[in-house]
Amino acid sequence: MALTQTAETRYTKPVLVAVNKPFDDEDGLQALRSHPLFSELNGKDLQHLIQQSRRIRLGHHQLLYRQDMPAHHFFFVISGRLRLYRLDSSGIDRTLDSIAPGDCFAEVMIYADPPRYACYAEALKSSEVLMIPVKAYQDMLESNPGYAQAALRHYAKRAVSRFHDLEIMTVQSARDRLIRYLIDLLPNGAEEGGEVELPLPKCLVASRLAMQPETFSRILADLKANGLVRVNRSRLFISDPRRLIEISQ
Amino acid sequence: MALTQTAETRYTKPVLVAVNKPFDDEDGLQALRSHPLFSELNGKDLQHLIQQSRRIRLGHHQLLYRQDMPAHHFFFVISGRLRLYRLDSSGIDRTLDSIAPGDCFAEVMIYADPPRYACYAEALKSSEVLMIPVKAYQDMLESNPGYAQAALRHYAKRAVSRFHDLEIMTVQSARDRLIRYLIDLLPNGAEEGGEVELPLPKCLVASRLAMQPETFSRILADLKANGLVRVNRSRLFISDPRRLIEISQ
DNA sequence: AAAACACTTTGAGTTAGATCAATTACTCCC
DNA sequence: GGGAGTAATTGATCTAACTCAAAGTGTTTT
Repeated sequence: MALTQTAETRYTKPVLVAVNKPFDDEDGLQALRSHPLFSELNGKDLQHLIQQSRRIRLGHHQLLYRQDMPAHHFFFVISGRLRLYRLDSSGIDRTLDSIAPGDCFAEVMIYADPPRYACYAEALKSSEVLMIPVKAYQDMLESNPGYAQAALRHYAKRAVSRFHDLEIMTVQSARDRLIRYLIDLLPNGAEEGGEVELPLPKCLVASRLAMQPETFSRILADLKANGLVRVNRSRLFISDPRRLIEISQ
Repeated sequence: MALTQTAETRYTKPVLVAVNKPFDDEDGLQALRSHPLFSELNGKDLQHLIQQSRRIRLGHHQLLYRQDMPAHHFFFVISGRLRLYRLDSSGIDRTLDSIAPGDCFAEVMIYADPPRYACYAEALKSSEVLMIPVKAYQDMLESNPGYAQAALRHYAKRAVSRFHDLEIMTVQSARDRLIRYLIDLLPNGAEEGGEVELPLPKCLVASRLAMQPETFSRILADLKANGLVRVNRSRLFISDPRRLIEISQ
């Protein structure tokens, strides 16, 4: 059964303030080119896609779209950082994902039917995103079936990564979920430890991991006291990941 | 960082007992044809794919594959039911998904690199699956780029559904997670209530929802006492979904 | 039909984590 | 640099959910 949205009539104004600024700076373009959904595109097709897209500036905490809104676009992050979250009827805000520059989001909307956003998206700080019409990408794919391979790889990867996120959430203890989350943030292969930057403010990491901010804080304090992590603002240094994993049983 | 599997050296024997029985019964074939990953295929391509596949019989509780095993095949369920789960170092068994006849699983392996199963798969009862070589499907897609559209739709849908599963797991209270789970089991549009069959034994639904079987039992007993569900073995009758949703705040 | 087994339920005691409340630390403005 | 606002921490309860234990139910086996 589809869960009908009962709350959330707060925002009545249109959400987006689109700035029709051309997307031509080298950095942003380069980042777009290296994304799997675009890397295979030839110059002309990419150019055409960009021409149909708009560049959006978002301020701190600005909402990009709301859950259940008809979805005609998907997005590529040029700069800044965003988060995806849901609100339930009692107004509780549950963080589902954070998005960094170079990432796409809501790109599943290309194949969604009906196309409605499954969550809210807001900027965590001043950000820029490229707003790509779903239709434009569909058309492009249709006339170039060869591009589908790259898209397939991307979607399969996305499904795996969501599966993995789900896996963490089946861990019962809050402490162990947090530890698993930290381990996953470590760059792949950093068995000998390393520094990690939380992609979200601590209170939102807590929400992402289905625990209270106070619980998050206490667990982290405890890990710190046991010499398992060193904390410096949102930067954590994990000296011995193996020991951390052992702790989490 | 990749979490290296520490436990789990129990099963040393090969898992599969493959039966090279031809896949030609009308029912199974019909179900396969209606799956998005195969529905677009013309008769010849489908036949070729099936020829390269093997039909596997699995007994109750029989293991199909183990997590971290190299993945050269993906699967289509002909009959029975399976579940996907993970084991962590302390041997705790966490259920991630259940698979019904007509479903595919491990199909993301077609694009995985390196191809390793992310979890265990076992039969919940006597089942039959079609074991399809990843390579065979890849080859088929490569020579028929037009088939990619259907696959893309499938993968996008899969990603959405995993996202949705994740969303449920960010709900903090066990009670509310269970309610959300039940609501999702209801056929889409059954606002007026309906009967639902649990796709897993109760103790495994509990594991799927990151709670103890005792907790599951008590919550269900409580819902029953409040007239919100009627319970008959693994069949639940939900008379008033709206009220159930209201309860869960 | 009885025994063995697996799953579920119920009870009692304990604890991890939520909640409420207060303090401290940052960050952003003016 | 001071004040407002937000995020993070810490302390003190309280409760939802876990744990352990036992009994009940249904299913398969012999």
